[in-house]
Amino acid sequence: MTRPVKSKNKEDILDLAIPLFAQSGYTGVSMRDIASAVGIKAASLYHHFPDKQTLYLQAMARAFEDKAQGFATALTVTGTPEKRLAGFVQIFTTLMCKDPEFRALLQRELLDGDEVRLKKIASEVFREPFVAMEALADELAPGCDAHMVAISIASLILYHLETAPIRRYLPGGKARHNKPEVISRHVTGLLLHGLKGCGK
Amino acid sequence: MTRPVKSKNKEDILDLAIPLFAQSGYTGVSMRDIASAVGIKAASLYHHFPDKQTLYLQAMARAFEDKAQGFATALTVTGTPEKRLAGFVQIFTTLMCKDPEFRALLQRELLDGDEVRLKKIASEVFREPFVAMEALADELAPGCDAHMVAISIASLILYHLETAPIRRYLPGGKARHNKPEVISRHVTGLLLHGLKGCGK
DNA sequence: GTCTATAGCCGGATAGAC
DNA sequence: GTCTATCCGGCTATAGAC
Repeated sequence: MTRPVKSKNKEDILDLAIPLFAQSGYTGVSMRDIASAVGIKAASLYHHFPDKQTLYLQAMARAFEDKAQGFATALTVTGTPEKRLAGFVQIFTTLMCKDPEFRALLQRELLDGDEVRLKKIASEVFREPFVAMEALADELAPGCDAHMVAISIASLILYHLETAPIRRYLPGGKARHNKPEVISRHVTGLLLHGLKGCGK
Repeated sequence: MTRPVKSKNKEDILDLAIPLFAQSGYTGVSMRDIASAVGIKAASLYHHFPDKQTLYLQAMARAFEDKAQGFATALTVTGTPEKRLAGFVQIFTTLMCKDPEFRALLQRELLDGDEVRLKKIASEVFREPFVAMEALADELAPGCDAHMVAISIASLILYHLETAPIRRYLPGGKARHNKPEVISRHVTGLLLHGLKGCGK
């Protein structure tokens, strides 16, 4: 006797849609694609979501939820400001290395996201850890523009990962340049001591 | 007597297609959209290009050509390694600020570009200036990983611009953070002296 | 070189049976 | 909650007139 296949709930559908949107973007994914990944027909999706927009927005909400908490964890390191920076960079880099889907969705939102969506991501995902980063920046470099410093720290980590597909073809590109230990070590040295410190 | 509207050549079409692809990506732009921007019917595009793929690839080739030369110019500054770095950062930042289309296309290629396209962009657009950057990196920070240093420099500049849409909604974000002078000053200080130097 | 017309497919979305 | 069937519009691409 065959057991009936368990019905899918909204969360299951969103979890299957997220990697598709990360891979191909909103316009690159059809309702049929999502249905096919879930193992149902496209029409059945409309029992769970009124339209594609809504499905997408809920998938984004789910993909970004709990990220704020992960980032907050990266800022719980204690000790001197230097130690806390090193700890944050290491944990944040490892987190981002493990989550290429999150990175792709963020990149796509930066390109295509409307005001409402970006505002929501800013306040619900990044605001809290960003404020903590600014506070740390102010300790490490008093008088500097804390906003720019916080962005610079994120830049160094995220752009190394974002450029991975093309760095393969640029001189000196090695596989180890994508490892979180290598990136976080480089970034920490650079932040603390400038170019002179990046071999530390 | 009305003068006949001048027929469009391939280059005119590509120049009109480039901003569309930058704005909405490959799947987000239809042949009708392009035709409409050009002022002709979609069918007429097929007189110039065999298919959409080819049109897109030629538009990319055109959007990226001559960029290598612009980057090379940024590296012609003479003087101490520090002066040359400062000069490069300033010129490169100004160039990138003025060309949001190029930045968007690059971001989209990093997300969606296949191996062949990325390899081509790497060798034809970035290779030469990248090598020069690595040489400069080696002077400024001998013994460091020049590849990582070159990427870090680009990161700092490009990510400040890439994140502009969301930085508006993050604490401390000001309009001046998008100005090339402000960015290049911050980046140069950070590179030369670490966080302590970014207020220089 | 551009047009009209159209083929043929794929997209989002709905109706109604089970 | 999922299905089949279907609508309709948009998509790429082609044929052939001008």
